Amino acid sequence: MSEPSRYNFKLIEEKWQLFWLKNKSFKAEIDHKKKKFYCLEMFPYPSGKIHMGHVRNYTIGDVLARYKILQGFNVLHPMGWDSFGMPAENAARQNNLNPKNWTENNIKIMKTQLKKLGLSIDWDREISTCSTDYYKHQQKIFLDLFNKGLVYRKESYVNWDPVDNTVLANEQVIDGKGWRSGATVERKKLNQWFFKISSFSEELLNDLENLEQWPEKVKTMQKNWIGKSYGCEINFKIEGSEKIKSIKCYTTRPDTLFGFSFLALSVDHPLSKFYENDKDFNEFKKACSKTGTTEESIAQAEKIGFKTNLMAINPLNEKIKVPVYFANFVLMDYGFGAVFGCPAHDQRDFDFAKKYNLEIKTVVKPKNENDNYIVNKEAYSGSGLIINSEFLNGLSAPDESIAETIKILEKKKIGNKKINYRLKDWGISRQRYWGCPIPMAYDANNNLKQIPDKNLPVLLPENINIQTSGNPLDAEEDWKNIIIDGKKYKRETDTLDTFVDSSWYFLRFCSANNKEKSFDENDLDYWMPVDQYIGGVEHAILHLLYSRFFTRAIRLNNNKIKIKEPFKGLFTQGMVCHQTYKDEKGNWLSPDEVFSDDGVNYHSKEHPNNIVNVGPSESMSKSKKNTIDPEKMIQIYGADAVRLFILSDSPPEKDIQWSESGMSSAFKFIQKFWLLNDQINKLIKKEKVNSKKEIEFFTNQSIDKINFALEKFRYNVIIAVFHEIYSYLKKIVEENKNYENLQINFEKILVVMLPVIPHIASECLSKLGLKKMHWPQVDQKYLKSDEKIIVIQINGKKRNTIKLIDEIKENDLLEKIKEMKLVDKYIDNKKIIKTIYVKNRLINIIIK
RNA sequence: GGGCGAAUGGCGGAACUGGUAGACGCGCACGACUCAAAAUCGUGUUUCGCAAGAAGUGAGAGUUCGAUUCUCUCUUCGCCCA
Repeated sequence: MSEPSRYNFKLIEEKWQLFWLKNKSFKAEIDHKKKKFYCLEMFPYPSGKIHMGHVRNYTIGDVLARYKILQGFNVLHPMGWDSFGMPAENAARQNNLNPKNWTENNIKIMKTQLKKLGLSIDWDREISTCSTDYYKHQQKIFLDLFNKGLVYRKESYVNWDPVDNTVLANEQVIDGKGWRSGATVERKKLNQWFFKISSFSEELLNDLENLEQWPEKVKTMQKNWIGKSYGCEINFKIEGSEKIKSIKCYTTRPDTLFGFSFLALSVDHPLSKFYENDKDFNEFKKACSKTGTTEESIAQAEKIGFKTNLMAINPLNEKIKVPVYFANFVLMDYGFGAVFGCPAHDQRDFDFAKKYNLEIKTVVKPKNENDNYIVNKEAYSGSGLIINSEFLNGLSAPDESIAETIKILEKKKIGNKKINYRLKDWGISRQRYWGCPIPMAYDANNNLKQIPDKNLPVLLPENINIQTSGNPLDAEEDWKNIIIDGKKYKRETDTLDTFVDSSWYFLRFCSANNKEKSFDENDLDYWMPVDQYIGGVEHAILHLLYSRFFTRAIRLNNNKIKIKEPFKGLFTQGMVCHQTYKDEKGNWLSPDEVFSDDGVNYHSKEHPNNIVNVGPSESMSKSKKNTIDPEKMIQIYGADAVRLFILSDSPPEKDIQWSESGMSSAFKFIQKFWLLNDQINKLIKKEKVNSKKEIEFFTNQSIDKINFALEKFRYNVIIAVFHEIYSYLKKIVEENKNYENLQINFEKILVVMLPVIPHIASECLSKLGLKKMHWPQVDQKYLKSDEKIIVIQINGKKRNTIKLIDEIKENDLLEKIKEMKLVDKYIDNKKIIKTIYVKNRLINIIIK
């Protein structure tokens, strides 16, 4: 007898990848006779190499796509590249390269790597957002939205690096300093482009309810982000100036109006113009500009104010007059850029009042305190009862008191109920080179001009000087200065935020090869919405909200587009983690640089006598050097083993710990399974013997478990079932009999294994001569075995079990138990009060 | 500070609508093969106990014949927002 060949994953994985490529096995085409399934994973940024996060994301998606294919769905499973963005520009600057070449080269590498994973991708629909083929359509969409009134320009603050002369993204500002120059970042006002996402606030909020296949967590996050609040606008009368008679404020807590002790304005409030010539005010304004632009940095910064000579009058009691300040914690974007300060019940107001010695008047007390309750150490923002507030006293705060106060204010014509949203318009201007050019221009008088259709697309200039300070496009005079219809214009040099690129790519995939149109409505009608979208939870807010906005914006005035929500189902997967290592000096070490003999103490390979400190397991990142290279793993263990492992150890929505032992165990499983397949192949060539019913039970129950796990994304349970399958089949092989039903059941098993480990499963199936595959039906009659094991509980505790073949009535069962003396010692001398019988499953005997 | 979620052996994790807690994997122990080791295979592995048995799903209560699952309080951790 010849030795069974060791499984050569390199040969076989390559063979099947080539087979799928040649046969265009995953090409998606509209077929109205078939039900469609659109499976999409968040497309990657081409940073250079794929990482384990990608492997996990795309494996999860691939299992689903292949499962749906086998179920007979017409599956669209595309892939593309989110290829505009800063890393390319930074890399180009550092190494004096061309961002385009850098990006395209990375795409080439990563595509090869992804293909080695054996994904069921329709590569004919590959898109790349930095290619003209993609962004030319985006420019048209931009103009379409512009003409629908959803795009506008306004002055807005940016993080400005005064040394590099450039705008910084929030994440490039570290401790208030520019990440590269180290210069203190300033707030600078620039004219910028915005999408009017706020006009969809209500719709984006309400429609969350219909997203039944989205995680609640993500819906809550979006809900909080949109931040709908019921509040009140109040007009405060002002004394102390000829020109200023009143100031309008927005508040969510009008019920605390009796605790009002100052009124605060944003430095950008229109009234600031009256202080333009005030030296102290300008100095104050400068100090404010040192605070960052994020809500968080404003919250954490020291509260400072500039006192005006104005006094604001409390509308509920005109005898009370309080000072008006400009303050750094008031944002012009929120409400009207003016708030009334109630220090006792708002921490920011409290800090401010402490600093400027303003009155802190308690007007809400917790329910269990008496009326003498006084706020002193920190603001109290909880619920309770209104006190010290004349006619509002005794109202329960916040719900009743707010509603009642608004009624009173409306009656007195002082204020109005108003709904406010936290969601602000989406600033899409980036002062960057490597992005989609905005198809706009300005004439000599700075009037806006749309680039006409015939002059589209606006191409990014290719050979530019990337080493300039600021936006390289500003320096490209040849590109910037244009003539349209004989008239001179200057191009807009801002490019679009890369979130714009990813806000409609799922539409483009439906018509990826349409040269004329961004997308064809008929294609959308068939493929959209995305049935299952899979990606990291870090995109739970912005990317998903922007995509939801875009879908609505595009369908506005276009009744051919029927879908409103782009993603019917959403799944957010957890991160891939690994232990971290540091040497004695505190430098990070990669897993390759350390070794351990006992699994507890680690040493550096370079200096074996040095102890390595093992840190907690954290998500893989280059900066902590705790990454594992997927390509290397595929090379050592093969794609099937890597896929198997990345799914096996944790449920997909949770973080997974990378472990070398887990990885090698997955590899061993593939090897063992290959030998088993060999043995079964030999077995089924032997003379047949009668079918074994137990095999039917086992197969159907296993497939049922896998079906359940697939539907619920419990992919780790699928792998557990694979191991059970292995152990069972191993026993069958040992029996050494070719049961008549062995082959057919083995085929079914191979088919359900195929989505996870497609290469080896395809190979095994082809050895059995199976070409057409479909997902096996579960036969219900094999789900429950003939033999029933009934649990006997005494007072709710399991004490024994009893095997039965036929169904039995409760009384007969009880008699039988007594006869068999299964639980004699428990029942002995005691009275049976009652019994609970769950048919065919369990009997609970209550004794006393 | 607010919102959401989680907590099960040495570790990762199973347990469908309340009904046999610990599937499956890792690790560990013992055994087989071997001159030996690795690899492989087999057996065992919640805790206490020689055993019979008892306890047991972060802590405490409640509902129930019966709770990992439902309700309340608390502790710890994670994520998001601030």
